[in-house]
Amino acid sequence: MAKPEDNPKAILDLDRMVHEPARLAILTVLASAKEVAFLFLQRVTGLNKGNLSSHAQKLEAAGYLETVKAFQGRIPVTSFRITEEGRAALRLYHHQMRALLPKEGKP
Amino acid sequence: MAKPEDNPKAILDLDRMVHEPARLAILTVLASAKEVAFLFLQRVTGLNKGNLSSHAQKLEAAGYLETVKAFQGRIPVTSFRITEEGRAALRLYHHQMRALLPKEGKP
DNA sequence: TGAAACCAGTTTGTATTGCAAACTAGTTTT
DNA sequence: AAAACTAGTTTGCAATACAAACTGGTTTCA
Repeated sequence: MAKPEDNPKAILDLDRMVHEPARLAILTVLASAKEVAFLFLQRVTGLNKGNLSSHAQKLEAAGYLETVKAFQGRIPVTSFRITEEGRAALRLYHHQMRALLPKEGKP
Repeated sequence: MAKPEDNPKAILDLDRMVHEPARLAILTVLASAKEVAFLFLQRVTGLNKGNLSSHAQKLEAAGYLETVKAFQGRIPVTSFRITEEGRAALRLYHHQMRALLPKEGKP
């Protein structure tokens, strides 16, 4: 059976855009909802605004999410949606990572 | 049942010393053997010497591996072993990461 | 025998990050 | 109309990660 140590090079192929913990947290949340507001995302991830803002911008530049700017009454609200590309990247990441973990219950 | 998106903050608790792909590759290989030579490690991970050297030094500083310097005939050979601390950190990482992945075969 | 090529690994310089503090722009409160 | 608050962005700095250049020694071969 294939063990992770059989092909450690695969580890280096992980998509760093997804692998970075802050962004993985963001994508994980986005994957579970249609659209997520900035402040909600901030609260559930525990990121501060600056980091959330800049990581979101990187994910957007990578095409993994899109930003929706709107107003609720007169106050501005920014929300995010994961794109199909982002969802695919996250799925691929999950696959790769799963392949890399040893089977449950190994010594 | 607990889904990863229930607690995205946990993602930020991943041990970055282990999480970084080059180091994860190194630890993964070390975990499967008693002692591993520098050049062998370089070949199986695909890292260049510089990066392998510096990542190994970081892992050593973190207490996750130890370096063994020896001679084979008259040429110097550097080898590494994972420490118990390193093994524990890797196991913890596996646990955390597994908890974070969605169940296999989800839409 | 001595210059050239090679081996094993380290150090160095640079470019990219990730992070938090400071800032912007506007709104509500008092 | 000042003060305080809201929502988010930008900036500056510190910590990476990476590859190229280097070190110290060994073997080859002319």
